[in-house]
Amino acid sequence: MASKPKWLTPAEETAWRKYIVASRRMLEALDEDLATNGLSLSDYEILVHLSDAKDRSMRMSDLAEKTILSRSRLSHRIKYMEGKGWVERQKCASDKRGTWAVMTTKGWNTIVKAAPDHVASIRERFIDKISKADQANIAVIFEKVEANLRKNFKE
Amino acid sequence: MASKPKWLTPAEETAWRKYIVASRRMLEALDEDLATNGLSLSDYEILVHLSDAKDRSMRMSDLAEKTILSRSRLSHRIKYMEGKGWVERQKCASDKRGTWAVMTTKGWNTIVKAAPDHVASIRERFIDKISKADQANIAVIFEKVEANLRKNFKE
DNA sequence: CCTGAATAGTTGAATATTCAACAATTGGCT
DNA sequence: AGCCAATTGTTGAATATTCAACTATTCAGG
Repeated sequence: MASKPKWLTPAEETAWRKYIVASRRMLEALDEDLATNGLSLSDYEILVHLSDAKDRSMRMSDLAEKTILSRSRLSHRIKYMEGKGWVERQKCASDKRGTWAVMTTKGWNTIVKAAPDHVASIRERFIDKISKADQANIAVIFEKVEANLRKNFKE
Repeated sequence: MASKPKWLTPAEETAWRKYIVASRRMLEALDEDLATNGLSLSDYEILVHLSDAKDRSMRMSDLAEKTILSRSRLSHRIKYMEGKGWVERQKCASDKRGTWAVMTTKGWNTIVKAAPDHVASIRERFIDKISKADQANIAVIFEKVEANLRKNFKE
């Protein structure tokens, strides 16, 4: 991948490390906050995407895509969440290979209860701590980063 | 934590999601890149911190602190890395509770070999994709975020 | 209509990580 | 000195995640 190592300059190094370290710590904090509502970050994400979807249902693979979870991981996770009564699986009529993940009322209640705290937590740990301009910058920067990842993926 | 939910505005939501999604995908990509050298991201971090340290040795708890790993996780990880021959454990003379993690020559060779690729990978996925100004912004923003986390932790 | 390649999803075993309990100090205080 | 709280690090069991294999189905091409 590299022929001659082109090390990071001090400025680059700083940007990189501050970003990585703060991100790790923040995610950790968010996860802890969420845990008081009995949810993990990925369970929360799954529920959010389901609640936004038509009929609060999604095909497993679409859900995996949106939540950035591997199919296997999602499958295991959904099994757990079925146990909790938050979702159900339904066979897909049009594609017999497929499965719908369907959010139950109990799942809906769970997310409705957890969401305000979680949003407050995001504000407290991140959004409210940076300026509007910073927010705009973040959006632009990470859009670039992701676009680049998508491009590399295609190659 | 929240009395009245104060939802994110569309702009805030965008910033937040772009950041989260791009970060997840990027970390994933870096981890894959690193895997070609037989290392995980956390193993890499452990080795980097050891190689920067005096005598390429660190007390377990300091190392855990620097790498943002729990003590337990570090302990398990070091056991694995001992098996690989990358590090050794030594009893600490001055504090008999303590343990030194000491990087071996083999560990040193491993990191020296992996580092150029990993740095190239960081450039390709992140640093080289954003402007100098962006980098400076990132550093400032995440410094704020981390400072805030530290403050909350103290309370 | 058949065949083989691709897609959807699940499964169980292998790994990795967290969690709670523990032993062995150390340090402060009286 | 003697005692109790805090610190250091490890351990094994419980959970979570990855990995590779697998079934069932769909789809494209002949």
